[in-house]
Amino acid sequence: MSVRRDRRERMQHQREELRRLRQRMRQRGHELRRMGSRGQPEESRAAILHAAAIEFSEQGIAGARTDAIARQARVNKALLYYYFHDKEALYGAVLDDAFGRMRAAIFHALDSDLPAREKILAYVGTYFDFIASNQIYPKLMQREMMRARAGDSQHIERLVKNYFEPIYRRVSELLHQGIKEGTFRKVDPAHFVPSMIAMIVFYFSGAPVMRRVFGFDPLTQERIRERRAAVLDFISAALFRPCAGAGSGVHP
Amino acid sequence: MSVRRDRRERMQHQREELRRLRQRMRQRGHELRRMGSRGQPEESRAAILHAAAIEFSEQGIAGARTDAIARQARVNKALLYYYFHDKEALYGAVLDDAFGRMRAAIFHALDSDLPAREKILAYVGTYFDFIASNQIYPKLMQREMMRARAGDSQHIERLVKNYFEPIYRRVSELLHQGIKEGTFRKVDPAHFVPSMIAMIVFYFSGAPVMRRVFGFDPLTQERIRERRAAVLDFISAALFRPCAGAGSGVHP
DNA sequence: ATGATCTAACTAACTGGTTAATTAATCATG
DNA sequence: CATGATTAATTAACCAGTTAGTTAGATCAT
Repeated sequence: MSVRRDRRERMQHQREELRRLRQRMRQRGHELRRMGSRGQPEESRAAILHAAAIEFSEQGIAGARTDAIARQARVNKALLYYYFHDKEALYGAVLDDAFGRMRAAIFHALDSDLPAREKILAYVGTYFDFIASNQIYPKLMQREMMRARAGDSQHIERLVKNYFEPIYRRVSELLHQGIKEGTFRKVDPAHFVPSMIAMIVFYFSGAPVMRRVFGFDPLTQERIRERRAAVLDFISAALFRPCAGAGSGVHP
Repeated sequence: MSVRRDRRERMQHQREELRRLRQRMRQRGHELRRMGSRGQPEESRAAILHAAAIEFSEQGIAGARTDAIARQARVNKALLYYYFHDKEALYGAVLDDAFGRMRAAIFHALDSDLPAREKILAYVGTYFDFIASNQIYPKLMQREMMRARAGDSQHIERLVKNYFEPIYRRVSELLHQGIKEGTFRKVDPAHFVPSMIAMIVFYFSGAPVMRRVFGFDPLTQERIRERRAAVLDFISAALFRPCAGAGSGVHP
């Protein structure tokens, strides 16, 4: 009995708080479309997506709890199902959002008008920076890559078609171009591209373990800058024709 | 009713089959320790461990189903709890088994009496071969690395102490030695070692996606041999002093 | 008979998903 | 311009299926 009343009181209290919140927002001039009781459809959707991205990246689809996502998004669980049909679809939306941003960043670098040598460094650098400032992505990516088995993931096909394949094609072409020009060593894109991605992605997804192995945090600004240089150096050394140019243009 | 009888009949049939199996084994002279109803404690344990390794590597701890593990091991689910206290402990046992074998293989290479240049190639080659012939390990490893957050995984500390740290220390020393000798470029082990591991591990854990991107299976014997060469080439090019020796000793 | 090995059947808790109701902005109409 | 219908947004409470883990034995070499 008293529990029930407590709950109801809390509920009512929450309602009032929301009303005040809404008024403040209106005063601040937030654009208001059609409104529900809370009146923030876009904000709610975004909050769910953001909370879901974190939860999925940390726990995986199976480990992620829809309750936890809802709580983090400060939204009722049923709202997840209102906006995104089910858990799997929500996961799909998170992936599309993530890889969409990634593709945009990478294509920006690949569209630049640079010689092969500089362009591949721009690609690696951009990719690195993107991952570094969005550290849930490498986990999301590796989790999904590992799930791509038999009939497991319904998303892979789409992700490959929309994101991975187009990016791979462009980078592959770039490598061939550099090889033909004589700037690059004769490498096989089907091996070199995964190697580059591996070096960028693995460092961040493996950071928690590395912290314990090394005895220091590999994710400080300083260390990340260091890593960036190391990756570019590694790739330069492995890709560029040896004994040709002098400096490798590593330092951004 | 009929369902119940069917089940009982099947059960009885299974029992008889087991008895016959056991007799055959005794005739073949299998060493028999103390026996229970099935009389194969080691075999059962091993079967559970093996099934669990596969299930965990494919689904992760959260996604893994104990029922599925028991079914795969052809053993009753309760037996998992008889031998391994709970799901988490079973997972821990799988990890220890896996990383224990890995450490043994790698240490064998590192203990060899070779010059730095050849030894680092032996290390990479051995590691690669181990992963290539035990493709559940990279997934197990990456899954566990990603789990190493806050208070999440109870295993990381042990794994780092028993496996990762010792291996890292040895390889790190090897690199320093090569650098001092002048055989290697001046690389930072804290970046170079993860890069090597990344290239080896990522290829296998990412294979299902790459199959779709490339349009061919990256896990055929042929492709794996190719990959091996590519990794050794990549690392050689990035690590060895340029313009010094002639061949890189890549082909095993 | 005794203890190691093994199992069918069960349970308690969890979790994805549903439902019926509520709120408030907007729209239609007299 | 008031007001009742409509609709988007949102929630509390609930449900049904799943799953980790338990129990009360059964089997059998010694």
